[in-house]
This record gives sequence, C-alpha cells and structure tokens, in this order.
Amino acid sequence: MTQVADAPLVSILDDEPAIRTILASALEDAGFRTMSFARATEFEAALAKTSPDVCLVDLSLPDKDGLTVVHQLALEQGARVIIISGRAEVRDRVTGLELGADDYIIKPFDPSEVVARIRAHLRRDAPTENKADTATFNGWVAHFDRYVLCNEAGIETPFSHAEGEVLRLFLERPKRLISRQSMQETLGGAAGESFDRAMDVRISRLRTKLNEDPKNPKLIKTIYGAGYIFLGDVQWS
Amino acid sequence: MTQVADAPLVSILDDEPAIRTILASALEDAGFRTMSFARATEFEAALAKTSPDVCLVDLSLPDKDGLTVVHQLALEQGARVIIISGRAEVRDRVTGLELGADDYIIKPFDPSEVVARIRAHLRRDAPTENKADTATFNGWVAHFDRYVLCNEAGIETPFSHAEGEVLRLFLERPKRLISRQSMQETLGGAAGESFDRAMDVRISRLRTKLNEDPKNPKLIKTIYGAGYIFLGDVQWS
DNA sequence: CCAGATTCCTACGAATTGTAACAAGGCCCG
DNA sequence: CGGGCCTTGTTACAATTCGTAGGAATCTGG
Repeated sequence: MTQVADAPLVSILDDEPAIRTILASALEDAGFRTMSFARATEFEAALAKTSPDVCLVDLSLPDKDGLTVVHQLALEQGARVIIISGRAEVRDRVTGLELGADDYIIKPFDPSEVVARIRAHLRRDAPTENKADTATFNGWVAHFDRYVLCNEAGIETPFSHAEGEVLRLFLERPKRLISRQSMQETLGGAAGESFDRAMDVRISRLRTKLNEDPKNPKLIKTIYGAGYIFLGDVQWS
Repeated sequence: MTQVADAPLVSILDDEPAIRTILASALEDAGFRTMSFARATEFEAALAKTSPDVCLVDLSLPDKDGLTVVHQLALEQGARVIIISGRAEVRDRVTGLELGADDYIIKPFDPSEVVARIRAHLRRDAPTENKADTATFNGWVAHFDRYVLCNEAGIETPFSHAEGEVLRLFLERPKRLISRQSMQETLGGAAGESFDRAMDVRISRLRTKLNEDPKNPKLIKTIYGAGYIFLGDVQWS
C-alpha cells in the first residue's frame, strides 16, 4: 500500500504491542500514515515534532493516566482524539468524552469500524473543498456553487434552485432512464398525482436554458410513458 | 428548564415515541433545544425551514430508509448526523459512517452518553469564533474588532453591528445553505414569524457594502424558498 | 389513421424576495 | 436641551421564482 505524503497521519498510543500492530496495519491499508507508541512520554515527545491529524489513545498506560493525556491533547493540539479503551462503563465513556475526546471506542473493536470512524471525523476537517460542484458536458459547464451555466463561448446563464435540482439529478445519472416518479421523490418530495406537471415545467425551462431544439432534443430526451434520459458526456470536477 | 435562544438545536427522528421522549428530555435537561419527528417526510419538511446543529436519526423508519435520509442530510446540510440504531453489526456501523454519519450509537443507549457525544461533536464546530475576529475572503478583509470592511485597494468601509452579525454568520458557514429561519434564530431572536423583513433588509445592505451586482450576486446567493448561501473562500486569522 | 394517453408549453397568479423610502430610537456635540 | 447623524426596523412596491391550468402537440397500440 502506497502512502501519499499528504495522507492523514494517525498517532497510536497503546501499551499492548498486538493492538498497535492491528491498528497500524488496518490504518495503513486504508491509506493513512501511522506512528505508534507504547508510552505516554514517547508519544508526547513525538507530538512536539509532528502534529498528527488523529490520535488513538488507550486509557490504561504504564507511565501516565490516559485521561490526562487526552485532556492535554484536546486542549493544546487541534488533533482529533479517539479513546480506545477496555473500560466499557457509560460513566467512563461520558467522562472521556467530556474531557475532550472526540470519540470513544470499546475494546474489543473491529479495525474497519475504527477506520470508518476516523474517516467520519476527518471528513469534517475539510468541509468545503471536497465536494464536486462543477460538471462539464457537451460544451457546457454547470457551476452548482454559483448557480450558473456556462456555454462554449463563456457566456453565463444563471439557473434557479429548482432548475439546479433537476439538472444535478440528470448529471449524476447520465445515459440512464430516470423515471418520472423517482424524479419527484428525489426532488420536491410532495408527490401528488395531479401535481406532476410541475416537473414538466421544470424540465421545459431547463431545456430552454440549454438551448435545446424542441423538435430534436440532444441532451434531455423524453421516453414516452417512462421518464427521461440525459444524454451527454458528463465529467465532474 | 429555560432554553436560551442560541442553544444548539437537536433534531430527533425516531418512530418510537418512548425513544423520542427520553432523548428530548435528556437533551433539554442538558440545555439543548429539540425538535422531534416520527416520520422522515415531516423531518425533511422541517429541515427546509430550520437547520439544526445535530440530527439524531433512527435507521428503521416507517416511510423511508434511514440510510437514505442520512446520506442526503450529510451531503446537503452541514449538520452533524448521529445514527441511533438497534442494528449493532459492525457492517451496519461502517456503512452508516461511510454514508456520511458522524457517529453511530447502538440501542439500547444511555441518554447521558448521547449528550456527551453530541457535546463532543459540537465542540469541534466553533473553534474559530472565540478568538479570530479577522476574516479574509475574495479580496475583502473583515475586521470584526473594528467593524470595518477592507477591499483590495485598501479602502475601508465601516459596517454596523447588525450587518456584522449577518456577515459573521455567513463567514462562519461558507458554502453552506443557511436557512432563513435559522438565521433569524441565531440573530434577532425575537422573531415575528413571517412578517419580519428585517433580515432581507440587513442582507440587502450588506450586499451593497460588498459591491454585489444585484442581478448576479457573486458572494451572497439567494436560494428561493430556502435561505442563503455565502460563496467565497474564507480564511480566519 | 384514430382514440386515448402522455407530454410540451404558454400564460397566469400566489408566494417569496429585493430595495428604496420613511420612521423611530440612540448618540454625540454644541 | 435641541439638532444632526447613524443605525435599524417597517412599509410599500417591484422583481423573481415556481407551481398550476388548460389547450396544443406528440406518442402508442390497434
């Protein structure tokens, strides 16, 4: 497993070698970089040099109380702190979390859950930059963050929220049938029988903005009695 | 228990009334505001108007798959999502977390742990707003200590307290939908229901100071029927 | 080619939002 | 105290969005 230089760094602090090994290998398989320590003093010495993104800390340590470590970590460092402990009492968990831990995992644990939880925590670190909000297709560029549609000449046409919902649905499922019903479920939610014209109109307006020829639509194709298909080579970025 | 206007809002989605009651009372005792729903449709309808800080979601719902709800929540809203489920398998937990949940609590649960976990998650939300009072975004610099907005040319424009509140709210949650109602809750507090156009005016004035083109605003975007989104790459310092 | 169903599209109107103008209140300074 | 100046909510009206209605256009099966 290759390790990218900017892969998140996870620091492991546990006195049992077996646990360290299991965690380290599971995390590295998942693409993280790891550092392992058996004693709090070594762990803290390393912190002075490197700042990990996540710290996994066992509460029972030979040289120091784990909760103290957690508390200092949470206060001083910006790192996420996850306690991994054999102490399963609710009281233990609550105090651990209150002292600054971000999560509390009970031994025995499943490595895949540890990985999933770490990912869930890290996901919050970079909220803005990871979501793909720009799609390119057949000379068009749709900017969902700015609610703007841009053609080959670079002319921008704004689209509304409702139009954007439909467009996004199409761009996420290109070249596949999207039934009228599933479309209403995904969007408005208010699934009334006689209300389904609203969808027609939304699509009609979207077609207009895409300069579709009504007689011969190239992008949004109607499947009579079934739904719609969005043709077009979509690429998100 | 008195509820402060700016206390974090927790939205509960569970089909069992007993669970809802237990959670709601525990959370309100802990100083949170709560909203409870039995069905996903009601829950989602409420989301359109208010944006809670945390959502507690049960996976087994009468009208919709819980995981779908979680996924949409995580993608669209910025809210923390905590699954509370009777399904205890590791596989369930991992998929729940991967679909966007921030935490996964297994039934039966202890309310105090739920509270502790919510607090742990929220603690991460507001690391910036304590000390930083200068934000840089798209050529602008906002100095909240001096109530001054500074453009690329270095020209300073003063802004008022009310405008600063709105601006700060935007800068703390960039590129996320901020619902109209949650905005009024965060700010004015005293909310005349729908007759309160003060918010519109505040935003209009803020737009003017940001030199926004009324026809095509680049920073403060209106989402018809929902709220506003602040685009712009914010950096606090 | 016909009948019936389905879909498109234009126009209209209800709801929502933008903004200019006005008014109420606070503050500073003479 | 009184008069400007700033702030901010309120009101009124303009602009925008988007669902609805209803007839025109299109499709399908026979």
